Amino acid sequence: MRIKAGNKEQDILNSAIKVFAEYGYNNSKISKIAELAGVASGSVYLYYKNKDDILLCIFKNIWDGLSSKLEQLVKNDLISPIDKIDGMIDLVFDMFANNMDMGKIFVTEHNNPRIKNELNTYINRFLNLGQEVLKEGEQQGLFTPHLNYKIIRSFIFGGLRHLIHLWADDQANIPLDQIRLNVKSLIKYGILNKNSYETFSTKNEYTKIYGK
Amino acid sequence: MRIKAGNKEQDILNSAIKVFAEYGYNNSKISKIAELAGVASGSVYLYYKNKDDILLCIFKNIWDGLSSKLEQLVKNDLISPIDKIDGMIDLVFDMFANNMDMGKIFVTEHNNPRIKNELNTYINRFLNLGQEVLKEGEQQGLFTPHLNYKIIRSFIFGGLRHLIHLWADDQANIPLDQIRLNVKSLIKYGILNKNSYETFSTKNEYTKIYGK
DNA sequence: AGCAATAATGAATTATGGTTCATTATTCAT
DNA sequence: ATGAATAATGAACCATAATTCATTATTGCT
Repeated sequence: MRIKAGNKEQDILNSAIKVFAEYGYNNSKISKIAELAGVASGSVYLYYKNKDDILLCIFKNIWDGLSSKLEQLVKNDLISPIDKIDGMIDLVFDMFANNMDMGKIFVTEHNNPRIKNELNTYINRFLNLGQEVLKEGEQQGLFTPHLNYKIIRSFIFGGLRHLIHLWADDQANIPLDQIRLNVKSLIKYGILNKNSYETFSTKNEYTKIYGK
Repeated sequence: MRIKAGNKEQDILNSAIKVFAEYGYNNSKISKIAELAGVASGSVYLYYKNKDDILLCIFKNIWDGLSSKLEQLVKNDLISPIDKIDGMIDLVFDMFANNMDMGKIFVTEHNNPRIKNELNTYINRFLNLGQEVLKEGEQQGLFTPHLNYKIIRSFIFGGLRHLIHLWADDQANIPLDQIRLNVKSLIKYGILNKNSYETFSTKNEYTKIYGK
């Protein structure tokens, strides 16, 4: 009997993360992934069903990690929803700050139709947890009741995704901590400064049409 | 001498928009585009250099249209920056509300590495105009001076992109007008309601680190 | 009508790269 | 040490689909 040597499964996955991040899924070759992992191209198929399967596995890792951390945060009753929002954003940023390649893949392959269905399962778990926080804040009277938080969660998600992509593409250009703080501030306070806020927010702009 | 009949160039482009939107760029076949346009597959190459060129042409149309409209809005001195923000968001939503296929392509192929460089030229023109509005609002004291508007513009861009995608994917699920209003509100006022705002916004949370 | 000149065709070519599988290598139990 | 069992290989296979180009069709001109 023969036992598998080393950890080829993980090697291949790590290699795929690098290759997908650099070339994008569709321009990545199995042969390149195998080469970088130090295995023969055929060996890839001992560990993964096919190319799609590798990508899906990468995403599963990303989202399972994020969701389980978020779950702990959400469940903690000692933290206010406001701080939970901050924590949630930190969670996402930390994930990708330490792993730029994942950030790139996260962004560019997020919509890949080949893995769409399975991927949505993973992501929805995360988004639902996030929406819970928003809901909680609303119920405690901390967040405005005028917003539809199903929409807001997606807006925030998309905004973060895009910023992470820009950052991952050109790390030197915008410090991640700056991005992080700006996002937190925008979400909480908006862009109007206090004076303008007094002037405008009380107008009859909030109506049923906001969808609540 | 022979003159080209009909408008095959436009037919091919329209057909490509439909096909790319349905299958995604990489899973779209030239033969399918040609078939839908009612021409032979070889004819596509009379009008476009190659497949990439078609995609690029679609994006050029999207962004040139958006930018020239935005330019008019930005140049209008009678409109307050606050209303310009609203107008800008309306611009983007209107563009895609009337053209779901474009919305899908906009979202899914935005990061396609094959056209990355040229595409960025088009988009930056639009983003720079948007940033001008934010800057103008800041200078007039309407928008908070604590934010880095280069970051904010990208956050908003990414958020819109993602919402348009969700909407285009499942039109019935979220009415576009509801999305539009929620986004406008979040950007201006944030999610904290007024009471919370009083409580939190004056804390020493705004520091140099915001990057201004 | 006859003839350039260009448009249009679509079968054949070509390139690519995912996947398979006959072959070889390695490991472990006896 | 031997051989059964599984790991690993990578060249060959195959499917796909972008692109080309020899051929045919159409148009306007004289």
